[in-house]
Amino acid sequence: MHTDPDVASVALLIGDPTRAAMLAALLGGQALPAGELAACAQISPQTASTHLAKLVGGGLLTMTTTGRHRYYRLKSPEVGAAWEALARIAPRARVRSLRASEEARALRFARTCYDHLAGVVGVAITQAMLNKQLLTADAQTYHVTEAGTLWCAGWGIDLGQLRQSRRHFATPCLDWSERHPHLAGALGAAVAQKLFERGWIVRVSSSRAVCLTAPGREGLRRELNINSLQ
Amino acid sequence: MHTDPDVASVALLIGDPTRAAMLAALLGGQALPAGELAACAQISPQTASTHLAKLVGGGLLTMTTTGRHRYYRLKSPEVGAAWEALARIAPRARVRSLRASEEARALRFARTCYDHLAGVVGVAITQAMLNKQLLTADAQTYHVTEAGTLWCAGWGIDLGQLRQSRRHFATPCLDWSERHPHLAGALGAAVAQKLFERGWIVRVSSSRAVCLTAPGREGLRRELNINSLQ
DNA sequence: CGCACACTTCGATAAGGAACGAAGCATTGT
DNA sequence: ACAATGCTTCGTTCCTTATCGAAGTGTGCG
Repeated sequence: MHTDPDVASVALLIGDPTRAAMLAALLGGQALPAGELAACAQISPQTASTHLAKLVGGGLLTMTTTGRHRYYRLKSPEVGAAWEALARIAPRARVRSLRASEEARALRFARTCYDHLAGVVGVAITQAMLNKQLLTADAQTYHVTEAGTLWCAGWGIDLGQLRQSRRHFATPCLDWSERHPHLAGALGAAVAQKLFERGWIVRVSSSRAVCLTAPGREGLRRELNINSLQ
Repeated sequence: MHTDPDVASVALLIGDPTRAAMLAALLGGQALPAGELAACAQISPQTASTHLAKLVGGGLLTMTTTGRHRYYRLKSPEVGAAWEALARIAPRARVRSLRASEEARALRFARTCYDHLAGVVGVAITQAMLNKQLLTADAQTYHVTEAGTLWCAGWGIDLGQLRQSRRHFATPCLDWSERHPHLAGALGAAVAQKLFERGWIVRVSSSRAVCLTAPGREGLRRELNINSLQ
């Protein structure tokens, strides 16, 4: 009936916390598979599927099929601009209890995003790897340098195997809390896994938050010159 | 103690057609009373009241009380910017049938907005009155010049009476379809009424659309130098 | 004072949609 | 061929919320 732009319908699409979280994860412009988006938003694959269908139907996302994976990405930069315009007038989420506040702080500091690392720590590690020229970045992906290949070998990360996997190899994922990209994709997952194996980070029960241990803090300082973590 | 911006909550606020319509009516930055906003959105005063309370609570609008009227306006220009960012990615009207398409075109061309005139014709008349220096505009309101006072007298519009009414006298109302302001408030209503009385425009049954008659087209050309209407 | 008006609050109703379990489809790997 | 994986569709449950009638608060006017 209305000939005017149907602002309400788009806003309604973004107005669900789950869908807003998915869009936030895609803000960097990369493509992410449905499963990864489901994990980011902390919901079941079925629910994620219906949300993603709505976002595609509403013209906010596009989907490309690759094998049995379906990759979603923002349809246009304008979608990201709209999200950010909303963020500018959005209230900062209110903190109810001291307990919730502590949990929010922990989550902001270090958490898993699917199977890689996000939060202050995730961003710091990514930035350090760029500073040390282990990685170089372009808009869509990270590239591993010669130095980076050596570094990965030293950590027991088999880049050849990672490249063979169906997943994207090393994509940036824009961090909610930090507004900076962090390392995602197969390489991001492998790095996180090694950090767990070495005991530098440990999972916190019933939460996506992870805890940076004392050896971890020391190790990151020594190996990646990261001094800024608390 | 800030956490992530709660984008979903704002988007949810804008994501109701009624509230989106209210925001659209306020895009120009002027203040409008609750009743006028209810009429714009075509809902009852009770419903409007609950919606306005939510918009104020969500930080999108501010309210000032004047006598028994309550005037609402956008809390900040950023709110308008967010609305427009959404409009940029919003679908234009999905046109199902030829009939619906014709109706949409008619609505875009000329329609009532509350009791004044919107659409291409509404914007053209407002622009013509500015061109002929019958009106001058500032950000919040229109002012009637000496020439404008004479012109109104010639049309049988009693400005003194209009100014006495509790309504805003002459406010700009941003047009959804044209993205230009048109004349609203008591004067806008009076002008529309006179156009109806002269038979220059006639109502189309069961629609907000109005039809510009042949005498109307000729009259607007003669009296206001409007030549651009079809 | 009494009445009209502008707006809000309360209560009940009805519609919409978000969530997940179960099952289905397609692709990949053995 | 069979199983595992990634994702979607279907059906059900449950909660949220938009809406309006009725009643209440406060203002202005004669």
